[in-house]
Amino acid sequence: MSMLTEQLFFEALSDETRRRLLLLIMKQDELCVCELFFALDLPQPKISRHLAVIREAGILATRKEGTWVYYRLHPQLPLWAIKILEMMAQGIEHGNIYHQDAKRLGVMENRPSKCGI
Amino acid sequence: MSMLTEQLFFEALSDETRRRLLLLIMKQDELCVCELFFALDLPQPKISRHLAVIREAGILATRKEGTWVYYRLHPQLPLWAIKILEMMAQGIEHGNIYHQDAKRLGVMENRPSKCGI
DNA sequence: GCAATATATTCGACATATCGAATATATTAT
DNA sequence: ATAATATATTCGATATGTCGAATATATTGC
Repeated sequence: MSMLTEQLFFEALSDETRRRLLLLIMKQDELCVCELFFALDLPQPKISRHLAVIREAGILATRKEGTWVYYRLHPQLPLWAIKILEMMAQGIEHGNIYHQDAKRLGVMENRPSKCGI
Repeated sequence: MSMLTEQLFFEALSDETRRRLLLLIMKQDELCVCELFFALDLPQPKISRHLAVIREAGILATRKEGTWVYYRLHPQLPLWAIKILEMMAQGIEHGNIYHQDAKRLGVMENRPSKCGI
């Protein structure tokens, strides 16, 4: 269910939307679906489907809190996988798209993570 | 033609045959097509097609010597890409398939790289 | 119970990827 | 020129991936 295989790992990284999700989650440690689809400015079902791919690859773990589902890097991610994600972030983050995602997230109002529960 | 884009880079890594090719080439610095399809024990056209994908992504460069075409890592590969390939090799190389590839290459006779030209 | 919100899933259409088989090209040697 | 070898490409079949649209599920508050 959550064991990381090399094939699913690299397949997960082969899609730009999924890389955008991963980068944003890595920057913020933890984000919920509504923050992610707001930041990426894409339909919620699309985001949910892509998150499922990354989660089923064993890269992301989830935490449920009420109706919200928070996504973060899987705590048992092997070191080589973490390093690859870090290098990906480093090689990628100068792209406009990724900056815009972070920017949109920055101006989002009513973020659940920001309101104490 | 050979400028590396993030999308093509990660697409190239999303296929197991291409990862096998990359790993073997990285280990040996430089290999020609006949060594590669012998080592992977796969049809030559399949290997040529996959090599073309990796080459067109900007990850591999070629050197032609007579009828042989030698593939190696592209000399201008950015650092983040090199690091990712190294981490991939580290995380992956314990798999059986990759060992068998190296083993088959080890027992190959009449390797062009081994005979002085 | 009902309405509202957050997330996930299904479906069918369409695009893209991969494959084996056959063929083309290019180089070398005779 | 012909044959032999190394590599690349084309073709059609099949599989896989992605998408928008609609719908389902699950939780919370009233």
